[in-house]
Amino acid sequence: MNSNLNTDEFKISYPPQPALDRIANMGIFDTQCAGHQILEKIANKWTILIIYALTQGKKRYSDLKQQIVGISSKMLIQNLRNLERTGLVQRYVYPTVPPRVDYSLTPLGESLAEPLAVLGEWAYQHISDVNASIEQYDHSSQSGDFWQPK
Amino acid sequence: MNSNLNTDEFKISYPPQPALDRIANMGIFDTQCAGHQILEKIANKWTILIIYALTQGKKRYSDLKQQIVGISSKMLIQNLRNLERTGLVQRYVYPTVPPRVDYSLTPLGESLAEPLAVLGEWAYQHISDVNASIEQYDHSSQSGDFWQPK
DNA sequence: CTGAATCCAGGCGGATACTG
DNA sequence: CAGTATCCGCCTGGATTCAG
Repeated sequence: MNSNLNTDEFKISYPPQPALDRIANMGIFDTQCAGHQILEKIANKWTILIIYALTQGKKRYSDLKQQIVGISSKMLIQNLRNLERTGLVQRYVYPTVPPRVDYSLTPLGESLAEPLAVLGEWAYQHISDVNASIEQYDHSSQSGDFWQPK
Repeated sequence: MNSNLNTDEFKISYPPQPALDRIANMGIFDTQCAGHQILEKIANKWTILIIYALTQGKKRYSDLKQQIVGISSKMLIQNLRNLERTGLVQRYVYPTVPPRVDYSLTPLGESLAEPLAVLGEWAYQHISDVNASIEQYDHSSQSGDFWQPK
């Protein structure tokens, strides 16, 4: 039986080595630093959804508006402009008589898609956990004065 | 932990597979769905910074306020309450005469730390790219393409 | 020290109407 | 179809003050 080498191997092969250690040494806690500014731009509700949608390929303005349920034309165009400005999204304009505009991810945008997808996946995997916590929190509203063990 | 796990199970449980494909099949584009609501909560500027700070261990209120440069006491306590409600952060209160409160990540919060760290790392690695794109965008919009944002 | 309460400006975001 | 402009309520977020 060669079951003697399992745990060590897992630890080596499993890890996205913690990015936490690298993050710790970055000045990301300073609101003025560039990294923080960028993080603020991409950690946005509509931005994430637009990136998600565009990972499926280039799409027209109306397609995006239809897919992203609840977004207004104002927010859509505003965020698309922002994403174009930061270099995450490319804008193609066809000079046809019925105007047609396609939006697609740049290579930079594609490199961001995967991290954002992981984040979205986390949200989906922990829906029940979060909802349970919220329900418990709201139920015991006043009694949170001291720590209750799990 | 079960002792009868084989290596194959571990391999399939840690997929380097793109999360994009899995995201595509989730109804995340619907603003009403639960996953989207959660994503909206965690994809927040201060939330991310607080999670980062707490990955270094439990910290006091004043420590957090000092480390996260630029945050006001209102935003700090507001986001801490939100994180506590969603089950990402735990709050310890010492019944001492000078009040002391420690905040720390729950296991759920720790599971979110790594994805958020990846996101923060991306921001740092692409500072120059984003800045270059912004500069070019602002410069070229002057040269009369069609419409110029203020 | 850890908040709560209040005021207030600015931005987010929706609705609507309009253009080319 | 792909936006643009305007009005406007609401929330975010900072500053200040006060309380336990």
